[in-house]
Amino acid sequence: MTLSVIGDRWSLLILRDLFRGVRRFEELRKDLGIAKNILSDRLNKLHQAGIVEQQPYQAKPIRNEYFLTHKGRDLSPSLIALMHWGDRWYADGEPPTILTHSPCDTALEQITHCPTCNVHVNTDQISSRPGERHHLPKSA
Amino acid sequence: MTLSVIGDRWSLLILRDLFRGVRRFEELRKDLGIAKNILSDRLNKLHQAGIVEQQPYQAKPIRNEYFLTHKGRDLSPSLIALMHWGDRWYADGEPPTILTHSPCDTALEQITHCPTCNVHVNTDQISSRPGERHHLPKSA
DNA sequence: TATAGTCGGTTGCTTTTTGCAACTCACGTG
DNA sequence: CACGTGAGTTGCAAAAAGCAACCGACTATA
Repeated sequence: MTLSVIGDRWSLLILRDLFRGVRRFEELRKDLGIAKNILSDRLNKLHQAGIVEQQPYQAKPIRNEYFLTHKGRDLSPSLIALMHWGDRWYADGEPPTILTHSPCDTALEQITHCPTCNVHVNTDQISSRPGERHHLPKSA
Repeated sequence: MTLSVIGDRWSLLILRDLFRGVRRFEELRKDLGIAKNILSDRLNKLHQAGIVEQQPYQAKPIRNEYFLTHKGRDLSPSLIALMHWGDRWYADGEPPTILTHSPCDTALEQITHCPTCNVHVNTDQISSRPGERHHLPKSA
């Protein structure tokens, strides 16, 4: 389910750029090196999925700027986590910390939190509970 | 960079299953509905990338179980965040909370945290700082 | 002891998805 | 008017994914 929307080579990259504030078609294309038809297609699909929004900044030849919707911005924790992972394991070239808390300008971190114990949980303490899944025929 | 490893239709799904404790080839195949050759290929690639590890559980015809390495487990915050996003926006069928804190069995949440202010940050307060990027010719 | 069935693949072929180049349309610039 | 640019669309070639068949080494069944 989730991955049918963002599970391809480009969607997450596009979202990351939108998240950073890249707004226009040509900017996205240059930054990512993506083919125009694919970019066009992905933006439309993300729009249909309610993740990005288009706002025309000129009529006549209609030209849009692309923004994340609430649903799209809600992906940011995932994006942040993913970027941090990339920074940790592929730290070469590209500056590591990209996202900051605007009031204080500090780099953000992603933590996994247990609302009951109120603690920061490390990955070894996580267990999965596929319990009530019946069979889950396909995808996700 | 990151997405050249996990940016395809299947890798994240495979990782999610490994994270849940699915271990064997055929289990993965049935659960995901992925073609065998693709699964084989993805597991090898993830292995080469140092994200999964193979441990033979029988010799003769060598048969492996697949586990996440440290690097692989380190992806869990991203996976958790992604799954939660899916649960929030596509909550139908499939039980929502999947990952729990083993000591207390509570569903975990992912939060974005500012180490300076020591607060939970919501997405509106995040800004990106693509500052020292030079041009970033391709991918990421 | 045949006989069928499972698990973990590999090989070949078809279909789908990408990538690339060329073209369009409506401006804006000199 | 010719030229360049942003945002696409169209058509064709290349790459990736899906599907079916096959294989080798067990294991369970009759």
